[in-house]
Amino acid sequence: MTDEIELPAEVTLLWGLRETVRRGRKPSLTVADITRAAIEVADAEGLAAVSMSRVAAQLGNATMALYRYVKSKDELLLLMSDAVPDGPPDLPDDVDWRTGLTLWARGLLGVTRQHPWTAQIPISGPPLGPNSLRWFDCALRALDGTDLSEEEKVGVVMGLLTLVHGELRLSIDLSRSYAKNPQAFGRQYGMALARVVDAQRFPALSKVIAAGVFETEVPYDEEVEGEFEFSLGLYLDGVAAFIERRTTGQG
Amino acid sequence: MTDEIELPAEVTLLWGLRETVRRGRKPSLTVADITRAAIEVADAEGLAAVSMSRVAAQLGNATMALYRYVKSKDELLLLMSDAVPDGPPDLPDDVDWRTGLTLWARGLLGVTRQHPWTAQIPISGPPLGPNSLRWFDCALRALDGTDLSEEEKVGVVMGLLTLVHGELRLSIDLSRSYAKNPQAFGRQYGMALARVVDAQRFPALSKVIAAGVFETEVPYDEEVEGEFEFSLGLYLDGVAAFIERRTTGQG
DNA sequence: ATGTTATTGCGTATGAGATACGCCTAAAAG
DNA sequence: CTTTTAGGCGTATCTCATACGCAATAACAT
Repeated sequence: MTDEIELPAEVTLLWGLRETVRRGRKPSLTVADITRAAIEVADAEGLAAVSMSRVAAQLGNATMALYRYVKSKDELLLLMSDAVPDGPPDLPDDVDWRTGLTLWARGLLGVTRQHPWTAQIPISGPPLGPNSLRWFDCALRALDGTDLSEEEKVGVVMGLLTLVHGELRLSIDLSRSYAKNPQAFGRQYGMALARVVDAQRFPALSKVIAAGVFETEVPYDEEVEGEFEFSLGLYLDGVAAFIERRTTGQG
Repeated sequence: MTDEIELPAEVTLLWGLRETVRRGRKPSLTVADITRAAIEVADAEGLAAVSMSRVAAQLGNATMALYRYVKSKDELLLLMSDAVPDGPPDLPDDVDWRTGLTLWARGLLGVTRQHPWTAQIPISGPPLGPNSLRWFDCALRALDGTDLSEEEKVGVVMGLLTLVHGELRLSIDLSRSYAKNPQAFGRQYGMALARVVDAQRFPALSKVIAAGVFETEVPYDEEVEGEFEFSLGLYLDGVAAFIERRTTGQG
């Protein structure tokens, strides 16, 4: 089979199809080793600390050794982002779609909470790695019992993925800056706003500020969590309405 | 007034409150000039091309001159991300919330389409700049006629912002990689998936592939646009249901 | 006027990081 | 045991962000 020839570079990388090992010196590393080391560094010191030399050091190798396994740092990042979401939750076969998607979304949220840097990696293409696709499949399976067309299922899942991703990115970026400077949130934030926002130019915002919405002393994490559940709920309500329409409309 | 002393650095920067100009050499630049130049560079050559020296060159100054106006590149990025979304759309006073939010979301989408790099700038804190707050205010105003509490309005808007942001980031990252390598999408993508995905391990995904969902020849932009409208619609349906509940439940 | 002082403009230097190139070594094939 | 092929990695280059310090300049004080 000369099939592999046509497969894009990303795919062969992500699925470990770059085995041409015949003769020559034996490799002392594997792509998986490198990926694991990079993830260790990112977990411990943040994505910014992931440099080729730092990762190499983690493995006890020289910087340039890595380039025998990975064409560029971008490839490494791609590997990292597929390697991290280890596996989607196991949904019981008979869950209703809403419970399924909720578990799925929470699972994704949880995974990313443990490796916050994933949200910072720029997405370089449609999902192609084994883990990403497993997650994708899992969400689609949750919609199996519904009357949606395959295309509509994809749409729903993409929207949800987008929402979760956006939420993650936002909340992670925010908690990073929160960690640096907690006073910038909560009361302090409200006060700074109040100083700068006038009722003429920002009528609606002023009302919100006046209502004290920004002066909560709720721990930040809980607030984010609440936000997430809230918008997830809204989105799923929308999905419910859509499914309803589909079902009664053409069932 | 010694008020300003307490204002965080970001705020004084974004609102142009760093005027201490008394004696000494006259500044030949302004923060606004620098921001504008940086945006020109980003528009023309992408965010990656925005380096301090490139921006300085754009202005005909030396690299280090910029540091008199901006503490770091991060500050410059912050300025850029507030400066770009020029102003929110003018919503008629009597629009219903759904139309208002739809216009708002489309407006935000449009602005970002013209400056795709905005989605790549890491968010470093809650919205504080004049333009960001104007947009925030605009969305809140759209919800003015509803029975939601101020806090709920904020929740709805944050969720929507998250969705739009996530959508943008996704679609922009994707179209970047699409531009580089169009074959990786559409038919080619479907084929690569088909090669690698087996029905045992990816039951739901296989069905989707079999249904030919990934083999459309729809121009990519339209597809993204459609995706966006679809998930926006879902989310707003959710909001509608929520408002409904609030209104009948406690009205 | 003239020196004083606060500020800006910017050259130079440092250190980090990605990555091309090519030499050397080791393993497999003949 | 020689040839072939692939991995390990030192060295070198280029790009950046940014610290530091000196020189130019404009308001102010005398």
